[in-house]
Amino acid sequence: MNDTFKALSDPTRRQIIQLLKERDLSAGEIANHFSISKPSISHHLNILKNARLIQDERQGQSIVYSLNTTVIQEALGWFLNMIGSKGEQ
Amino acid sequence: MNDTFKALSDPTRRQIIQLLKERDLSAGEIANHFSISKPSISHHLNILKNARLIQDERQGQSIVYSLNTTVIQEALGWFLNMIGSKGEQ
DNA sequence: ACTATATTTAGATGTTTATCTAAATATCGA
DNA sequence: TCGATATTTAGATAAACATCTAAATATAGT
Repeated sequence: MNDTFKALSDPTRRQIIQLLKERDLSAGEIANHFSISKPSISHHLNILKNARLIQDERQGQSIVYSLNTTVIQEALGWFLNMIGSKGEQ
Repeated sequence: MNDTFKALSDPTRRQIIQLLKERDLSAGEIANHFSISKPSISHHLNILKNARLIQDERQGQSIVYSLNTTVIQEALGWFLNMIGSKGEQ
C-alpha cells in the first residue's frame, strides 16, 4: 500500500497513468509526452511497475505498458474508508 | 492536487488521518500514538494542513486537529476517474 | 508575575528521490 | 551478422524530505 501511494506522489507518474487509461503505450510513446529524458521515464515506469500499478509486455522492439486497475481499486478503497461514517470499519 | 498526493505519500501522515477519522485530537494526543518526536509530528501536521487535508483550532492550551473530508473526496475523484471506462472524461 | 504544560520554529543532518549523460542490452530487417 | 531502433542499467548530482535537539511562543492556573 505504501508503494502505491509513493508511486502516485509524483506528478509525472500520475500523468503516465492517465495516458495509459486511454490506451496501452510503448515506453517511447510515453516518453514523447514529456520533456524529460527517456532514462528518467524508464525510471518512473519501473516505480509504477514495482507498485504493480502498471504491467509491461514486450512486443517486438517495443515494450508496451498497460494499466493494472486492480491496485488502483485498492487505493480507492482507502479513500472510501476515510470518507465512510465515523468509527466505521 | 499534487499537495494532496504528496501529503498522503508518507505512512505517518496517512496514519494521522486514520486517527482523525475516529475523532478530533490535539497535537499531543496525536504525537502519543507515534514513537517519533513532537516536532516531527508537528511538521507532518503542517504538511497535512497546507494540503488542507486537516484543519486546526486552538482550544485553551491545546490545538485540536480535525479531518477535512472535502479534499479527500477530491482525491477519491481522481481514482474513480482512473477506474472509469476507457476514454471517459 | 511565575511556573507548568502544549505546541511550534529554527537549524542541522542523513536519506531518499528525480534527473542527467553515457554505456549496455535486446530486437528487427537487410 | 551488421546497423538501426527501442529501452534499460549504471553512476553521478542536486533538490527534497524526515528526523532530531534546542529554543521560542502561547495559554492556563496559582
